[in-house]
Amino acid sequence: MPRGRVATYGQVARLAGLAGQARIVGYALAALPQGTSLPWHRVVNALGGISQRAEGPYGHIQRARLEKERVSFDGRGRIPLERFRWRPGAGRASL
DNA sequence: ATAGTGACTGGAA
DNA sequence: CTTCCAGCCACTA
Repeated sequence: MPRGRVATYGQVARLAGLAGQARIVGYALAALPQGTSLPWHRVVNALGGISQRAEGPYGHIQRARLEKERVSFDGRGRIPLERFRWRPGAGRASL
């Protein structure tokens, strides 16, 4: 997962061999400690937006981090997945 | 052991 | 385009 690229829960789940179990990915991320080195902020829902649980400071932090990663949001607070979706193997195709 | 909930997804209306 | 319904598995009570 390089910077400036995001992945959906479903995508991560599939890559983890958990096809269809996106919720488990979300649950796993929810259980992550604060000081984790995992790029949890690059994981978004299928709409390319920040998910519910992030109603606290996390949503703001995640969005801020993504913007800092050159990831842009649209007027509805959603990311154009067509443009920022991480393609394993395709790598640096658009950047 | 069952029942309910959850950082979700995809198809149908 | 948006909203609703069903499926999926792990964790908690």
